[in-house]
Order: sequence, then structure tokens, then C-alpha cells
Amino acid sequence: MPSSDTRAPSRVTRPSADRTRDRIVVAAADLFSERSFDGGTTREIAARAGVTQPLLHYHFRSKDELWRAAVDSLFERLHDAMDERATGLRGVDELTSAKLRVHEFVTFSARNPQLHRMIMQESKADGPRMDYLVDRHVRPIYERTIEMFESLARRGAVPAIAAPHLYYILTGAGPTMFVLAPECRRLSGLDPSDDDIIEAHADAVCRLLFGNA
Amino acid sequence: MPSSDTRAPSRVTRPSADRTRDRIVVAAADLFSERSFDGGTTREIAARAGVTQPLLHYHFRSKDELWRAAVDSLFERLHDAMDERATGLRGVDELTSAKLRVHEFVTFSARNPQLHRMIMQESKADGPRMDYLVDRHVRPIYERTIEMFESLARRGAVPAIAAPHLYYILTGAGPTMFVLAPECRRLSGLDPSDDDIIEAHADAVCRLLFGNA
DNA sequence: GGAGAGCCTGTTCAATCGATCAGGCTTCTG
DNA sequence: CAGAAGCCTGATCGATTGAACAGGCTCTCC
Repeated sequence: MPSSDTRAPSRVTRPSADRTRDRIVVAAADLFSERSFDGGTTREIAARAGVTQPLLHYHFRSKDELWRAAVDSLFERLHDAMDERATGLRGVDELTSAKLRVHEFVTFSARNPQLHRMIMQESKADGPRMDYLVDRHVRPIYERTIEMFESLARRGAVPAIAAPHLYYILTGAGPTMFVLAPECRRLSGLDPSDDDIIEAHADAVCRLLFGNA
Repeated sequence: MPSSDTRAPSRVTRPSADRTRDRIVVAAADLFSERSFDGGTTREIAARAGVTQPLLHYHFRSKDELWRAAVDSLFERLHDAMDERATGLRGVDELTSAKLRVHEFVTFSARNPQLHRMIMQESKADGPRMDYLVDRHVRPIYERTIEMFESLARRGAVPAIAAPHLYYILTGAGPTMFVLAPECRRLSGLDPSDDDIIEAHADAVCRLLFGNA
């Protein structure tokens, strides 16, 4: 997926600048996802990236554009993970494929909680950032997920529940433990970054959706 | 549950002031939950409440204290709803009682999405506001929910999944559709404030947790 | 090897934030 | 019916924010 050109002026870039830009995007994704768009200041993003604050405005026209670059980068990671999983599923039957894709989705959300943190941030109220998220990234995923659930429901592989409800059950049940990882650590003592915990949670979500198989 | 005295100075209050204070707390809960602590400005909260900005500092020592008052008020609503439901469940068997409490929890989350919005806001990173949320409000609920799931699992009423995972599946699958209500409206065309949708979602969550009964 | 474009920093600005303060109006109380 | 206390507003403060600007260093290319 070709991510949009979020660089401010179009110019011939050098490798060192690309690396710096990536560090900024990663720092922005971390901070925006933890502290919200308003709570994440450009100075703290710059500090985490190890650069000065005006440099953010050299690489990105505005804070909004930096936010969009961070979102694009997170969804690119998601598509990379899902595509890689999909290539390993050629010829596999539909139900097994669906289970493994759900499993992959939960695993990805555990290792990249920033994505769902930012969705949760911005989709609670209408606004330009939710427009960007939904129109550009979420809707295609939603459509495909709905199709998947409807097909599975026709075959009786998942309970007869309207697909939009299954969508929000999946996107809620899967990532929440990892979105709220600091709370989870405090409440339960479990470490949501532990591979065994991630695997257990992905299995749990699959069992609830697809039954006890 | 006696909510803490979040009023700044202790003084003899008048009914008109209590009403104003309540309006401020409601406006604060709405705005903080939609826009995060940093994104919700005291001026906009005041505007929504129909008062001037300095009045917030008359009723509350600081923005933090106003935030705590908003959180307290939301959890008070939750406990009122759950307690009222519990009184109607005297003598009912454990499984039916559990189903109805889960159902009530989802219904409440649909009608008061601000609570989970604020939890999602603040529990993504450690900080004083997460301390307040967890220590004062979330932990007791977590403990009781864990006990409930462990008891149900011993009786085979829910799948044999470790209770913390079930907790985050429930608190994710139940409220997310309503936390992200604006997104849901846009994506699916469904209205998450519609009673039929709420009922369908609560039923769906119960069916997944407790089986097809 | 010199010129120019890319990359980055130090300084600074206007806007907006939470918070404070002085003062006026209203309501209770003795 | 005064006096006091509660309730609320207008004006304003220092701090912080995103953003802009000028200038210097470095790499590239002819």
C-alpha cells in the first residue's frame, strides 16, 4: 500500500533524513496513542525522537500532518502483517483461514497497541481526524471483515449474530487487553507483552467466536 | 457509595449552586470523554455548562479535581444501575444472575459511553489519573468480575478461559461499539443509541460468553 | 572543489491554556 | 433590615503550545 506523501515540500531526500523521519513518526505514534492528539506535544515527540522541535516542521507541514503520517505507518504495519499471514494461507479452507486471520489480528494488536489506541482516541467524536481514519483506513477493513463474518455465518461457523455486532465484538475483545496494558498489569499482574499471554488471549477470542473446536 | 468531597472549600451550599455544579460535572464528563483530559479545555466545559470559566475554579480546586468529580459521578451511575438490577435478582440462580448482570453492564455502557471512554483515555499509560481510576474505582469491579467468572467456569457455564482474559473480553466486546458510536454510525449505518441495537449487542455478548442458550 | 540543495538548530512569536484576583449580585441569617 | 457568606463574572497573569524564521553545517553533483 503506497502511503500518502506526507512530506511537506517535495524534494530529493537522503537516507539519513529518511531514518530521522522514521524515528519521528515512531515517536509520534507512541506519544499520540498514549496521550491523545492534544496531549502529545511536538516538543515531547521531538525529545523522544532525539531531535529538536523545529525539525518536525521541516519534515511535516503541521502537527496534523505528522499525526496522519503516524496513522499511515501503523496501518501499513497492519497490512504487512495480515498480508504475510495471507500468503501462508493459500488453499486453506475458509474456516481455518478465518480463524488464523483473527488470531493474527489479535496478535498484531498486542504487539502494536498504538493503532487501536489512536482509533479509540479519535473515533469517539466526529472530526477531521476521524474522517481521515475512517475514510482512508478503517472502512476497507470493516467491509472485508463484514464479508468474512457474513460468509462464516451462512456456513454456521459463527453464531447467527449480525455482522456489525461481530465486528465490534472482535475489535473490542481482541485489542482491549493490550490497549489498556498498563491497567492490565496493575489489575491482574499479567504482562500483556508476554508471548504466552498474547497467545492465550488470541486463542480465547477465537474460541468464543468460532466455538470450542 | 459516598463520592468523595471534591468541592474545593468546605462551606454551606445552596440548591442553586448544587444544580450548577452538577451541570459542570456532566459537561466535564462529556468533554473529557470525547476529547481527553488535555483536549477538553475548561473554557469549553464552562460553555457547555452555560457558565463562565472562572466558575469551574470556584467549585473545583483545579482541572484535575473536576476530572475526578466527573469520574466519580460516572461510577456512581454505574453502581446505581448495577445495584438496582441486583435487587431484582434476589433468589435467582447464579447463572441467570450472571447473564442478567452482563446484560445490564452492556446496556449501561451503551447509555453511558463516557465512562469507558475515560477509562480508555487514561489507562493506556501510567499516571496519576490512572492511579485514581484503578485504585478507587476499577479494582473493586475487577475483583468481583474475576470471582464471578471463576465461579462460572467451575460450573462449566463459561468456557475454560482464565478469568483476566474473560474480563478484558467482556469490557472490550461490550462497550466498544458504543465508545466508538460516531465511527459505528458512519461505518455501519447502525445507530448505537437505538434501543434495538443495544439489546441486540447485549444479547450477542451474552451468547458468546455463556453459549447459545 | 566550488556552488547549491538538503538537513538541522537556536530563537522567537502569537495564541491559548489553567489559574488567580478583585468585585458585584444574591440569598440566608440573626 | 442590615451584615455576612455564598455564588458568579470580567479582567488578567504566567506558562506552554504549534509554528515561523534566519542561519549554519553537510552532503551531493557538476
